[in-house]
Amino acid sequence: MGERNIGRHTRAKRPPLSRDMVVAAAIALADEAGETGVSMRAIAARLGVQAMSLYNHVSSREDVLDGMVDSVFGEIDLPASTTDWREAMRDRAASVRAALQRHHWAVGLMDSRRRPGPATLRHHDAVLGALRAGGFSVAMAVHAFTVIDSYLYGFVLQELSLPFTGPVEFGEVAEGIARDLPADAYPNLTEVLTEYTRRPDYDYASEFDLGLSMILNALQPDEA
Amino acid sequence: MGERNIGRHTRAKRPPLSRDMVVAAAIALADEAGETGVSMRAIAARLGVQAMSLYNHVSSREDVLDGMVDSVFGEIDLPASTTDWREAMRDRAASVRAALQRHHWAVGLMDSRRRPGPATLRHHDAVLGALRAGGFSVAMAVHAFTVIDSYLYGFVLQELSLPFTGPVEFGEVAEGIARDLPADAYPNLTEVLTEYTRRPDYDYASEFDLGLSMILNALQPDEA
DNA sequence: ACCTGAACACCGTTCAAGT
DNA sequence: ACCTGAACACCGTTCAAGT
Repeated sequence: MGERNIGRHTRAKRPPLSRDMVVAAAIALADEAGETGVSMRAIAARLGVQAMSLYNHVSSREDVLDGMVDSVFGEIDLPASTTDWREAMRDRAASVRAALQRHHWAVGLMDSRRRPGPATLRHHDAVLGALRAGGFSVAMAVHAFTVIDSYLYGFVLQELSLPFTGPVEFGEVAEGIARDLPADAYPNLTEVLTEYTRRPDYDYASEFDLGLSMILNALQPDEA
Repeated sequence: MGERNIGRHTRAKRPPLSRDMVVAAAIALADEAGETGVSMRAIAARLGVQAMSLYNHVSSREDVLDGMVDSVFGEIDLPASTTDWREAMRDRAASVRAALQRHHWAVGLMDSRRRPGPATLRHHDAVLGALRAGGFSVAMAVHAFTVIDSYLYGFVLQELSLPFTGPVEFGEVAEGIARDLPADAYPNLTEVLTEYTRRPDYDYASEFDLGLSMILNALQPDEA
């Protein structure tokens, strides 16, 4: 019982694993099954190998997560220092949001890694560079970076955790929640839900841009 | 081998479990050991019971997490509708930040629950109520709520994930990172790190207030 | 009504052994 | 140099059985 795999070792001779291959398999797995789906055993299975083999290329599951996050940072377009800083920040924010939409599991992980990889460092350096080029002092650039990223990650965190994706779904979900709610206990919540059930035009993209513009307009480079 | 526990059943007769007791034990565990420490088996052990007993009071581990999050929302002071809306929002934000500082594990969970509990609903209702009382239309109140919470949760997410708590530690950590960094590869990052190593006065609390004030000043109730 | 023992299908990680 | 089998100490959850 159980076939012996003859071919694999004689003919194909699978190329040796590498850290990058492990990380890539982990990302594919996470995109399909979420962060919880990323087990050492599942990564190994996807690579046609036993779980223990992975430890020749990564030091632990945490190490895999570090690699995954750095890989997502690598997908984000770096802001240019040559253009208007507000435009550069807007483009970068859109690129981060798009990357996190492709990799939902990453939102809560991006800022939590204690060992930033090269793509992460390059990203942070480029953001600071764009702000410095726009006339910000070091302290003000850090301040602006913090405010923008707080808004950016906080918004996407909320956006991705809600159980709908478009305006139409939003209306349906709102209607469902409103029905279940004891109406007089939460009058303001009920008011919002009925309003958006009637007129389901809530759009995440424009809501995001609105808040971001508000923040970018409130920020100003130091005067010389 | 192994002592039989005679006393427990004859003398003490432990009061029956309840959902609240399970959730409280889970929170205590999470405060000590992080979210990963919250296993059904560990919760049960803390309550002097077998893991399977918990399923008489909660339906799953997810259900426990729902309860934990609602309990944290219960610790947050509700904003008053009587005072100035900006002050109410400032106080509420401080209360959220304080609660999340007591329960680090909660940051990534607060917005991710699909089944909000009563304390969560009460909280959201009160925030909307304070904004409505301040003159915001329904749509503008939702907008303001989104912007404020994005910044709030995003800031705390970054704050709690960084490996230091005060200005002094910040200086030390910055120095350590700066030493390891290939200096010419990340000039802007290096610049920031050396600046803050020399003058380690970075203070999270005032940085938080600065960004929040910026946002609150940019927000305005609809004119009549 | 509540609690448990045994079981199932999983985890991450170590270590000595194979090639 | 790289991969593996066996083992250790864990997971969440189901189910039939106990009181």
